Amino acid sequence: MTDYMKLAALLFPDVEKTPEDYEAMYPERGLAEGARVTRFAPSPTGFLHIGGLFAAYVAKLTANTTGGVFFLRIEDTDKKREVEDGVSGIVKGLSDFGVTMDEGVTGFEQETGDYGPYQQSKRRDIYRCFAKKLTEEGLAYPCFCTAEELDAIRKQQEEEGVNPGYYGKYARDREMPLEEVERRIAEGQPYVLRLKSQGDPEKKVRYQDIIKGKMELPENIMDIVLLKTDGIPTYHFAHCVDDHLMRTTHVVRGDEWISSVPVHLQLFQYCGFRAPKFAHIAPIMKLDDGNKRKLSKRKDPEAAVSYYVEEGYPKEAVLEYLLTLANSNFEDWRRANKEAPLSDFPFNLKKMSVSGALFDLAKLNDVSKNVISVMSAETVLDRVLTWAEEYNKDFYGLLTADRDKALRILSVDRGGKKPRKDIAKWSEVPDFVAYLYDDLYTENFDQLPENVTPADAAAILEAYIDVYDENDDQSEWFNKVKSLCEPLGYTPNVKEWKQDPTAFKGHVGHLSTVIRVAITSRTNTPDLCAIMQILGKDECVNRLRKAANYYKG
RNA sequence: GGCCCGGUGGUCAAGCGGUUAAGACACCGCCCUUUCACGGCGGUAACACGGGUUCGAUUCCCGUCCGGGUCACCA
Repeated sequence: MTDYMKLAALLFPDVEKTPEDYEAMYPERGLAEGARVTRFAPSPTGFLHIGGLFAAYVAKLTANTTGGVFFLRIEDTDKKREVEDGVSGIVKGLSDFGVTMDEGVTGFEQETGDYGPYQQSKRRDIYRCFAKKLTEEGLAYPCFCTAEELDAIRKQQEEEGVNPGYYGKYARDREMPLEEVERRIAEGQPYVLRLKSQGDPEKKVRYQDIIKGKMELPENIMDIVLLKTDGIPTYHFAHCVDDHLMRTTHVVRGDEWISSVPVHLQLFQYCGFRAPKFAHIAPIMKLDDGNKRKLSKRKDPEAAVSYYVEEGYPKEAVLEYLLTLANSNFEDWRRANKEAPLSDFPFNLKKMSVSGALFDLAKLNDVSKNVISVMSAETVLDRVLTWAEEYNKDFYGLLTADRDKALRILSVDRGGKKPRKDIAKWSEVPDFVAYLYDDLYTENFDQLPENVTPADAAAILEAYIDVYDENDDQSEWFNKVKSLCEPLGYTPNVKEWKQDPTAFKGHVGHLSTVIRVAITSRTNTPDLCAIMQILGKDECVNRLRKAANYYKG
């Protein structure tokens, strides 16, 4: 029995299974040629980040468009940073946007699929089994260095001007005699398990990144930690074991991992696993003081996916926006396929941008307006209601008190070939419909067109009250407004006014604006005739009179 | 600082040695129009800089500058 075998037996007396056992438990997934297995593997350390949603969506798309599998794995190996409800938050954050998984964690203490457990804290035995194997092969060893000793090493390295880290001659415990290991363990000294890297500092590793292309990085020479003092694996080791056993074919993750690829490749090799393909996606950035930086969980409210839920952006809008960032040909596709479901889009991982995009809220708003503009009034109402029930209870009460009225309001200028595009998110709706609800309405008559004096306005309104008939349809309504023009010194013909603005007080548009302001206190509303019908005769006359009196002083 | 990656209009971006350097958002103007909006048309605005290579560089190479990432018993 070699020392390595003895060392492994000493370190892992609890390990019962062999690597072969696990290989048999988690066999290759017999998927069709070209099917990709991807995953989203967040750690439950806080709310779901928009960048996380982006990465998850890209991974899901990659799997879905190839007939593969997308799963969710929770990387909870750092109990210090873990946050309560972290898992539920991630699952909810994803499902709020329809990014559902084929297998993996589905909720608190819940999961589905044959390749679990999908929570790393429950895979301790598996990691230890492979750690034991590496130890037996002389590729891993225990390190008893304390934090202080490690600090001292780093300090020394700084003074010597060499790269910091536990490697080469600085790897103090690399060749510790078995007897000493036995002694220290008998004394109960804590230790970590380190990789015994065989890397050559002069050599480079190459790999083909699906997004970034050909990559060349220095070989790993660090004796990185595999198992922490508490026996729990580090990200690197867990990633290697899990993605192999879960048969991940494509690792889609943030590009902050690129510099660790040499470590990972080495790990896959030492473990005897075939390495998956990597696709490193650029982070979503934000412009801050003229500099690009990653969206920050702490500083930027829009970093959390819950922000979009609270603001009331439809999930489709957020997804579509994310897709415009992921594949720039998406917008062309959308124009050519207006009605098609998002899942029909031929997503292509290779078309992902290499560098980080600035998050553009204005663009999101535009995308969202388009998405909402083609929804039916019923759908809009349902969505608004769902949003309001959670985030604006008063408004919810108003809407549900007279559902029919709400539907009529939301139907104005909706449907047809050229729907109005004025709503970007549900939280804007209360303001858009404020003039139709006493509880929300605030009068503001001081918005007359420049060329209309208060006296003119009063005259217009009084003349209008005389001809107003609540039964008029749209064209009749408009004809009446026109009929008022000439007696009051306005022209019904806009072109005429433009040719010679001095010949008239104004044109029919000015008249309608005066009426609009009197009725809604807005210069910008959907079809006024429809609005007046909803308000009803009494209320309209009432408002017209009130405004007229206001202008008269 | 070492090592990686990147730099096309304000933003997202096509482009792969020869183009009038697409398109989208935003902005501006015009048209349509009762207002707003929608729609249509048009406009302002870009290849970071310096060297090569080449008949010719936004495209290839080198350097500079700038930006981003990473160097933990965090992921």
